[in-house]
Amino acid sequence: MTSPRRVLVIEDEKMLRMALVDALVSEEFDVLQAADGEGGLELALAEGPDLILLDLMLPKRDGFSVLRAIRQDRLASHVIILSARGEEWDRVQGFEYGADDYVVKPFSMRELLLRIRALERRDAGGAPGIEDASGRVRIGQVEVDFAAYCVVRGEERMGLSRRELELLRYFLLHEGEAIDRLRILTDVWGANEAPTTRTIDTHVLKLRKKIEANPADPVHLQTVHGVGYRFTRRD
Amino acid sequence: MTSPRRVLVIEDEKMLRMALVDALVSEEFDVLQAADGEGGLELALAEGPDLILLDLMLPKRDGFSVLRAIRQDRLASHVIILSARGEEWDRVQGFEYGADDYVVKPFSMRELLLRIRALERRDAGGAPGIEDASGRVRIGQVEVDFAAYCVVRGEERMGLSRRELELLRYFLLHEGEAIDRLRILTDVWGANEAPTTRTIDTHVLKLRKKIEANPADPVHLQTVHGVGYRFTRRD
DNA sequence: CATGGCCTGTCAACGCGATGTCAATTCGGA
DNA sequence: TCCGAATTGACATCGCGTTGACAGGCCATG
Repeated sequence: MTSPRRVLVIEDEKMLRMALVDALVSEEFDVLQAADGEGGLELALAEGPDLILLDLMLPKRDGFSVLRAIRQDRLASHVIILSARGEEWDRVQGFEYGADDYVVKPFSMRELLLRIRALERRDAGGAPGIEDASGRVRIGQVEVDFAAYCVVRGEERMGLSRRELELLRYFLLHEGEAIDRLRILTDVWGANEAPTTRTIDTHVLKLRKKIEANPADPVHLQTVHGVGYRFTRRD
Repeated sequence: MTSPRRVLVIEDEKMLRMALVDALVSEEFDVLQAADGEGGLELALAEGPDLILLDLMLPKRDGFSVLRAIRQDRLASHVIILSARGEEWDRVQGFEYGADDYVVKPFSMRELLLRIRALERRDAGGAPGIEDASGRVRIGQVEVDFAAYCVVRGEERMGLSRRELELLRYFLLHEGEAIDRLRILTDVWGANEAPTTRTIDTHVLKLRKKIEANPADPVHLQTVHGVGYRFTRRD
């Protein structure tokens, strides 16, 4: 899940740019930055970051122009526009298309991070493996509906908490692989948070209760003694 | 992916129209386009596309007029309204004329594509449209009458305020999906308004009192802790 | 094959952030 | 201006995530 998350910040106002970079770095993004449109566009095209935070009012080349150029280059980067509500707002209404989201200045770092996370979730969102037409993933006797945050077992539906869902998605991504607890922690929880490895066991326990036919004798979520866990979809 | 998916884009603003067409073509839609209401209506009637993206503010013939004419012609096309005004009135009005969904400008291409996909899924699933013949929607024990702004529970009728109605409609359009508060805010309230996320809770509270048999133990409007809410129609 | 030590399963309890709830205030349309 | 709706804030409550304790289980060693 934690693929290289590289962000390019294109913002001329120094204070704001630094604040953004700081916040992003502490969220463990790789951060690139540029102070004007031209430099930003060059960096974007050269590096192809996963996400671009784009101010609209920029020296040398305004944000609209940058966005258009980026899209013409078929760059797959996500773009979140940072716009002031003032003058350009009307133009935003007409021009902002091709961006994935927009945040109106002044905004709180918290709000921005929430939107970035939402974007990531939508991106990783679907599911790794084969999902059926309704967007669900089958695991043995049950189906997981990631969009709905729940597992479906016949007629019965059980909710999944966010951690449970993220953990399950992680296992799905690494199907058949024995994964040690430390890696699970850093990949699913992130390096900022540092719970005990016991926490994982508890979550595995809860997942087993929800996806295993017989939680006491797990088929899909197996223990690899001295290492961690291994996940399988087939029965 | 599926059968002939033909889309007609009716939008006067050139940049936006081009952006839309590009995005749709790269999603492998057959795309038709028109720059004003009259041309759009002609194309719609002549070609009967599966989906129409309809701007409201158009030269020669506004979007409402086009929509009305399309429906009078018993055209089966789905219609998604692109509303620049962001006024609730527009949205409600649009639904009364038989639009299937609306997107408020400025919107992200991603969001639009998600809506289109949702529409396709609803369509393919053989799921009936949102409203039945009488224009009402059944939710468990109650019925919602959108035209009359009220819910009917047996003999009892309770009024719905505009926001309540908007929110409820949004949930219906995204049935079975866990939606985070931020998305609800931008989608239902629009980007120009920015109330607290707490506001949503209050409205959910009021909706629950009106549609749930036991508001303290909600069946249809469930909370997904740490995420947002999930709506279901069935009991 | 038996034993000890480490690893995991399981559960109950706690803390904190998220949500439910309502009253007070602001907003917006006749 | 007036009235109802929308929004906000305060406070109560709830649920998840986390932890620690204990009971087993697994493996390595002898």
